[in-house]
Amino acid sequence: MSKTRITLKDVANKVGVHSSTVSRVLNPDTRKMVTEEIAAKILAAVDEMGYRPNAFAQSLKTNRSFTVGVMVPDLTNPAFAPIIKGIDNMLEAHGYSVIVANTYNLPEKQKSTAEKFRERHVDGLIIATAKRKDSLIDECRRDGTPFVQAVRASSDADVCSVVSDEHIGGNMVISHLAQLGHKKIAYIAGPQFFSTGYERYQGFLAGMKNAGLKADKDLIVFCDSFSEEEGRNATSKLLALHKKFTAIYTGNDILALGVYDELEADGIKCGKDISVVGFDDMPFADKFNPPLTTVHTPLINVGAEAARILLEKINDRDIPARTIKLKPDLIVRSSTGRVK
Amino acid sequence: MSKTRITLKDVANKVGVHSSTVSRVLNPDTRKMVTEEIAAKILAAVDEMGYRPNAFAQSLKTNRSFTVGVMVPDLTNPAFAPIIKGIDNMLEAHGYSVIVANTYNLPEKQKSTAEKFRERHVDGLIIATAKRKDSLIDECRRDGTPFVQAVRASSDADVCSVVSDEHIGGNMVISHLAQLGHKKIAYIAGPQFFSTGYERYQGFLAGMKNAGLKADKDLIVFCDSFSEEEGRNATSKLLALHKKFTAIYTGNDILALGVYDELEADGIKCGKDISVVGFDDMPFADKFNPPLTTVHTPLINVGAEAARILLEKINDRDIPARTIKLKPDLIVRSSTGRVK
DNA sequence: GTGTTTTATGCAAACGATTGCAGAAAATAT
DNA sequence: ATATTTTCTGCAATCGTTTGCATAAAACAC
Repeated sequence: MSKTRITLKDVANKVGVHSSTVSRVLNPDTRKMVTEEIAAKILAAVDEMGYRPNAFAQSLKTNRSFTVGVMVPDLTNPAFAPIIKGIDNMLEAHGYSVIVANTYNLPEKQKSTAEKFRERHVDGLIIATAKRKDSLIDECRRDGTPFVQAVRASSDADVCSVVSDEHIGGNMVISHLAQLGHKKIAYIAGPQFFSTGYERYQGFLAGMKNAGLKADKDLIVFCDSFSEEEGRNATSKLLALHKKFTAIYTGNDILALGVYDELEADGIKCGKDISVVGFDDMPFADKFNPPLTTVHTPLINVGAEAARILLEKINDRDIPARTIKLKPDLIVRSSTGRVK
Repeated sequence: MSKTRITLKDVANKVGVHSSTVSRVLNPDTRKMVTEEIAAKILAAVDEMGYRPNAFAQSLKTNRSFTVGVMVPDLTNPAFAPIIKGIDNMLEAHGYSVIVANTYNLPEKQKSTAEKFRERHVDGLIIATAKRKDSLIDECRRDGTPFVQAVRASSDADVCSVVSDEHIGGNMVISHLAQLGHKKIAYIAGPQFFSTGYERYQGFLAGMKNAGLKADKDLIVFCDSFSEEEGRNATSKLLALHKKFTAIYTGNDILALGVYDELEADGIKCGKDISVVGFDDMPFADKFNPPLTTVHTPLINVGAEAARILLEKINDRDIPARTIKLKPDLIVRSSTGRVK
């Protein structure tokens, strides 16, 4: 890049010591092996000459890259930007850089991304893309790369993951709706092969039970993806049943937007005729029409916590597996109202 | 990472050739220097043994990392995710990985990020954070790293950048408002030290002139940042003038959300009493209440085009500087209506 | 003062790949 | 058949850093 690179040897020559001594001064772990007098001279020369270590040479020797690969389904899904921000803030503070890749929920893309990260010898992975049962997790375990799952967990027990507590979320929602007098509550579930889809559905069931309400199988629709279109289709199906329900709870906010679309098209007043609750509190959910009642999951914290655990795991591969479930909050806006 | 790494030497031993021959076979540029017979044997062995080059060793020798550093102000600003997605799609297809960093519009952070990218020997930079006059640009020019600006351009003429055509955007907005009968149009400008703030303001002025309308200096407010709060404060100032205006055009959609907040608080009907136009068509602008009329800037294309130019510049540092202005579109929704 | 232990520094091998150069073999020209 | 040119492959230096080992010097013990 720059035409004349300053190397360890240049600094050593200037101070009149050997390059290994310069290396020892610059490494905090070996700093004590050199006298204060020589160390001061070296540090002054490093500063004056603008010496910067060659990261490639360091990595070749140490087999460490100080990068972390982060796999997300799609960066333009607003839930993921805060997660990456949380990850970046934590890792950057520890000298790591974040390499981001989109997999678009395509298995082949996920596989080739993992391969690329492997070739780059990332020091660790944060995986936000895995299915509950996913060969990627097995692969990562086999090849020994430290990794943590974020947002989506796998069904394997001995993997580190950071998720929102979907059960608490479900309880909050159903409790809120019950207090508003809702008894017939429909649920639009995300794909069951993702833990977010599955666990939020389980949370819905548990919440209904805890509220002493009966979950009606007819009022539950399973979607193939977390998309607005699927949310709309599911709502259409629910309405076509001509079966009484006064509220719809969805597996995420994007699905809820699809509900909004269908209700509007059918002249049904959201929040008045039918209440709607989403999940995630994605950015700008408060700007929707009507502002969406939703479960706020602390996405920045999910990211930061995942990064924290990964750092721990990089430093000690044998830390016990854990799943950290962060407590969500219910944010009540005007998409929910009393039963008429 | 994996316990037993397969090296070039291992492959060479297996085939009975020298490691330099293996290297030559694997490099498309030197592939022709080896006979087909030996090459076939080598490729078979590479496949069978699962050989993968050590990226650090390659980079140490070639001084190439096949990474690109991307600097954004804040990943949670929804305009930036599509840009990065566009960048990643283009670069990934050419064997590069994207290292993302947030600078939060802090000069010190921007400086240390650039430093970190330099240490990592990124092959190039995409800068989405620079002010119109920014020392970062001078530094990058000095140190010779290929770079391209995206979204925000600098006032220097000999820098490559990809932006939306803010003038065309301004013309479209004012023309649209004029057709709806608006003559008194207020403008809330973003910070003038960013090209987005400055050029969109110039576009407003030019659009007014082209429509034969007189821009009233009192109806122009300059904000210190592109934030919802600043948009709201600016609207408050405009209303406190008690001067007749029937429309507000803002430098971006986030400012427009602040306008919405203030209008709602004052019982003013957006789209009926006062029309509002934003800029960017950020994700979910169509879900706002009311759906926002805005200038759609093709953000994914901005990212992809910036990446394309950067690849070109990495391959040939002497390509002529150019500013590419992508044509925006006006998206009319219900935040604008006829003058009453 | 002599012997033993501790501290400080230099040496050079290693990490794994690339590539210029040299020499041998093959192809071409006379 | 001999001379010249082209092609192919191996050798080893290089990239810049880290770190185990060896040795010399300093500190400590008797």
